[in-house]
Amino acid sequence: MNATPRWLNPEQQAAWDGFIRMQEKLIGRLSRRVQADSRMSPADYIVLAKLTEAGGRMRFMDLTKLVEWEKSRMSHQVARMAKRGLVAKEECPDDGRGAFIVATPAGREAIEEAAPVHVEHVRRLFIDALTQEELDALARISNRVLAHLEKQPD
Amino acid sequence: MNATPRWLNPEQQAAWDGFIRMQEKLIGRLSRRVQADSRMSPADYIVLAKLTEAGGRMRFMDLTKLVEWEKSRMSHQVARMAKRGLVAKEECPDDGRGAFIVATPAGREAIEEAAPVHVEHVRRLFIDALTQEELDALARISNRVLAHLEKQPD
DNA sequence: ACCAGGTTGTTGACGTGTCATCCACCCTAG
DNA sequence: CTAGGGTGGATGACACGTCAACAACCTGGT
Repeated sequence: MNATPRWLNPEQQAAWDGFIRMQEKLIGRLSRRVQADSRMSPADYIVLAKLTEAGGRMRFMDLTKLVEWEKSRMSHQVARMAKRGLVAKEECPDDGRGAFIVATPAGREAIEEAAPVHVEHVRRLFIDALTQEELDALARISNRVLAHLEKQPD
Repeated sequence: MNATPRWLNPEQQAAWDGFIRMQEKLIGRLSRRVQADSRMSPADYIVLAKLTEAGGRMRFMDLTKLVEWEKSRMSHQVARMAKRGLVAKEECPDDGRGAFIVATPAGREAIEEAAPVHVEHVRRLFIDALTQEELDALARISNRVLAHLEKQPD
C-alpha cells in the first residue's frame, strides 16, 4: 500500500542497533552507579553542576536554557531538589514573576563530593573502553548528528 | 584532599559531552515523533516489534530477556499494554507460575502501522546525518563500549 | 515425603519526564 | 493608560523505570 518503506540496509541496521544498545546500557549503568554512590540522581548532578559552575545563583529560565531542558521539567526538578535541601528559590526584585535558584551549602557539598565519583565512573565505563582516536571519531560523529538535528524540522 | 581526581582531558571531555548531548536530543526527538505519529511509546514499539518478530506469542521471561529489560519493567509495561489492548496474557499449562504474552490483532495492526514510520524517523534523524563510513565507525565504537561494559564489574 | 533454594511474575512506593493548562506579570502599540 | 500578546514559572494528570518485597511454583537432594 506504499512504495516499499525503505528499510535500513544491514550496515545501517547494525549501526543503529549497536548505538541504541550501547547508549541504553551505558547510561543505565552510569545512572545507577552515580545514584548509588552519591545519593544524587543524574538530573540532580547536572543541575547542580551547571548551577555552581555559574556561581551558584541563577535565574530559573537561564538555568533551564543552560541545561537545555524544558521549563516544566526544570520546574519539577527544582521543586524536588528544594524539598531535599539542595537548592533554594528566591524571588526576584526586578521581575515579579521571576525566581532565582540558589545552591545551598548542602548542595555545594553534595556536588563537590559527587563530581569525582561521577568522573571516575565515566572514565571507567566509557573513556577506558576507547582509544583517543575513537573518542575523537565519536565526538565528530556526535557533532554531525547534532548539526543535522538542528537543521531538521521538529 | 585527594590525589587529584583525574579529571578528563579536553578531548575526552569533548567526546563525552558531545555524545551525551547527541544521544539526549536524538532519543528525545525520536521518542516524541514516534509517539505523536503512531500513538505508541518507544517502549510499546520495541516490545511489540520483538514479540511479533518471534511469532506473536512468548513466555514472559523469554520476552524480557530478548528485550534485555528487568522483569519488573516488563511486568509494568505488559500490564499497561494489556490495558490498552495491544497484548493479552494467557496462563501457561506447563508451569503454574508462567504466563504467555500474546500480541492481539490490534497490537499487530499497531506495529505494522508504526514500523515504517519509525524507520523513516530513524533514517531522517540519524542515518541521513552520517556517511556509511561514519555509521561503520559508530557501530565499531558501540560494540567496543558494549564489550567493555560486559567485562566491567557492575 | 519434604524442604531449601531458585524461578516466574506481580505489586506498591517513589522519583522522573511530558504535555497541556494556567496564572501572574511584563511590555508595547494604539 | 489600557488591551493584547509574550514571557516566567507552577501545577496536575499521566506514562515510565527502579527498587524492594512478595507470592506462587518448580526442582533437586536427603
